[in-house]
Order: sequence, then structure tokens, then C-alpha cells
Amino acid sequence: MNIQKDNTEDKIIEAAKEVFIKKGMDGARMQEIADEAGINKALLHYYFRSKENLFDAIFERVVRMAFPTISQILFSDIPFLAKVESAIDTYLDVLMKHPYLPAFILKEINRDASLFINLIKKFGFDPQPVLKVISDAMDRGEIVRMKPEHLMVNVISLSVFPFAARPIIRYVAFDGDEKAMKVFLAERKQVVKEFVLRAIVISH
Amino acid sequence: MNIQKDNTEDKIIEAAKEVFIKKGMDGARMQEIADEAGINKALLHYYFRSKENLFDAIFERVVRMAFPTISQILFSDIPFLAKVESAIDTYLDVLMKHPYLPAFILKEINRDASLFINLIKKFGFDPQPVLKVISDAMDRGEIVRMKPEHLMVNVISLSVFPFAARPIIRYVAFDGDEKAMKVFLAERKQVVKEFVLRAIVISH
DNA sequence: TACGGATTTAACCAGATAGTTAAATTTTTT
DNA sequence: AAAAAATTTAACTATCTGGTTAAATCCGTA
Repeated sequence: MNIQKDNTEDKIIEAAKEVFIKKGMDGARMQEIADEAGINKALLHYYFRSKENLFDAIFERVVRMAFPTISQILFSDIPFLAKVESAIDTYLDVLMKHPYLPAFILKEINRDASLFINLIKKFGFDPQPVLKVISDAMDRGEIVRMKPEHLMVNVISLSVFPFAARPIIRYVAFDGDEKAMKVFLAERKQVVKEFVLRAIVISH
Repeated sequence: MNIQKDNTEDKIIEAAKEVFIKKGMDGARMQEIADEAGINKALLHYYFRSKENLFDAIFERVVRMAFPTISQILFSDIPFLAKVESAIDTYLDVLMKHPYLPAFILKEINRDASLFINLIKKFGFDPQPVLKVISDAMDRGEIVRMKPEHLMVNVISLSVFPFAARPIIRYVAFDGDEKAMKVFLAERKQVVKEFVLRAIVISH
């Protein structure tokens, strides 16, 4: 009962992930997901009663992938600047592995913000400790002072945006050359770290 | 013949802009656009033969809005750092006035990249002079050296991303408080300028 | 007033799509 | 082997939606 069931469910999840990420909730077709999973539509509805059901399941998994746990890094006992570097490394590793997540998540969240809000609630995520780590570093004079929210958003912007805007950047900056674009994205890890560090270290 | 016609066409354009930006090409309904414009579907098709037609017209206008001409700034005779500041001011003014453009444009470009490519061709935009202004400043030792593409992308990321990710940031950082989010976005102009300048000036 | 374009009305078509159903078949479990 | 669960088949429903059509009406202008 289980060997087959789990197998099929996994096939559906994988297929749905691929189709939803590529086409979004509005653009995805249940038939296409069924085809991709190598089953038929009836069985698809047998496992997940509705498209919305299936989408919710996928979206939760995708968000879990896209927001890796960086608490260990942020709350560890290393200097703040090292935490920033490590967080950027971690994020960009995820993004290099799943470059289409940013565009997908931004699209769906702008379609229906409650999707994300419900997940945050479900995960019990609280940004306050993160913001406190940042402002503590400022209090200790390790970095320049600014609203911690801005520093957090700056780091995320520099990391995520190039992936979300990939088609634009590829065409405008690299004349559509996908290879050059990949090189560019691979360089981001180093670039973002250097850029952020220069921006926040106290110069003397 | 014209007084009435232009009026109706304008009403359609305005209505379509609003609906398309809110719902995207996939999510928008011709009926909704007609309602919003205060006309009926037949007349809507009488002016714009198809949804795709109408969307293309809107998308071109929206992209024109979202990419203001900054050539005057970049090719003027002021120091490079002043150019950067001025460019950021200009971009963030546009974004504050049209905060939903980033999400819309990213969504549609990830759906169909050729939309954007065709427009770039049509506008005849060439990024090379921009990149040259940047690398010239590096050659003159005005700013630290990096690939000019990265600096360009960094500035745009810091400016645009918070608007595209608005629903996430509003909820995670400001507990859903739209007023606090607006304040945060208004602060970005100053924050981004300071952050970028600190990151690119040569410290000594 | 007569003409022509603008607009409405209202019904309709065709295709796509989510979801259902019931019966048959295959596979797994007991 | 019998029972139960998984899967297929294939047809079907209901709805939505882009787009069309034809006739009627409105309205400014020649």
C-alpha cells in the first residue's frame, strides 16, 4: 500500500513543482502536471482533490527550500561580519541550485499575499532575533549604524534580485548569452560579500 | 470623430493598465477591463482587436514608465559619485510613484522574455555607454574596481527589489503594517545612496 | 436632414480547463 | 484466492473566457 503510493505521490510532487515553478498557479494546467508525472488526470485528482490543494502543498515545499535556516549562522559565536559573509554564501548556494525560485515566489506572493503570511505563521518564523543580532553589532560598533531592517533588505536584495531579473539582465548586459549570465551569477557570491562588507565596515 | 475616440481609447488604456498591473496577462479578464473603462466588451474589441494586442500596448507604456531616461544624468559633466546619487534619486522617485511596476514587469518578463527583448530592440537601448561611464570612473580611480555590470546590477537590485518583494517585507519586517512599509520605502532613497557610496568610494 | 462612425445590446460560438464519475483493470495486501 | 487499494479509460459536466456578430441606437457633422 505504501511503496506504490509514496512513489506516485512523489512523482506528482516533483512534476507539479516543475510545472508550477515554470508556469505559475495561473499558467499551470492539471493535464500538464499529470503528463509530466506520467499518470492521468483522474489519478491526479485522486491524490490531490483540487489544483489549489496541490498548489498549496507545492508552495510550502518551495518556500521551505527558498528560506534555508540561517539561525545557526546568525546566532553562532563568530564576529558579525563573518555571519554576514556566511549568510550570503548560504543564500547564494541555494539560489544557484534553484535559480527560478525567486521569480516564482515573487509572482505568487504578489498574486496572493496570504499564501506567504499563512506559511510564516505555520513556520512560526520571527524576524526580531535576526534584527536584534544586527542592531547589537551596531551597538558594539562593529558596523555602521542604520535601521537593521534596511541592512537585512539590502543583503537580500543584492542576493535575490539578479535571479528574479535574470531574463532582463541576460539580455541587456550579456546580449542574451546564457553562459555569460551563469558566470555572472556565479560571481555574485564574492561580489555581494565584498560590496556589503565595504558598505558596513567602519572606515577610519 | 476624434474628441470622442481619443477619450475612449484613453479610458481603455488607463483601465487596462490598472487591471493588467494588478492581475497580470494571465489573470486579467477582458470583461474586467471593459467594466473598469465603463464600456462593454464589444467596444473593447472594436478598439483593440485582441487581448494580446491590448497587452502589448500597455506593456510598452509601462516599460517606458519604469525605465526613465537617465542618459542626461550619466553622460553629464558631474563627478561619477554625483551621477550615482542622481540616478538612484531618479529611479526611486519613479518607483515611489508606481510601486507595483517591478512586480508586474518581473512577472511578465519571466512569462515571456521576448516581450522585453522586442521592446529593447524597438527602443534601441544600448547598455554599453552606461557600462563605459562606470569603468571610466574606475580607471580614473574615483571608485573601487569591479565588473561594471555588477555595480549596475547592485544599484538596481537595491532600488527595485524592496518594491517587488513588498508583501513579504511588509509582513515579515513590519507585521503587515502598510504605513510602516511606506515609511520604509521612502527611506530607501537615502539608505541606498549611502550604502552604495560607502561600498564604492576608495577608503584611505 | 442624411450620413457615418461610435456605442450598446444581447446573444452566441468555440475552445480550454477544472473537476467528476463509473466501470474496468491492474497491483498489492491479507 | 479473495479483498482492498491503486490506476486507467473515457466520457461527461459545468464554467469560464476570448472573441464574434448583427441589429439597433446614439451623435456629431456635412
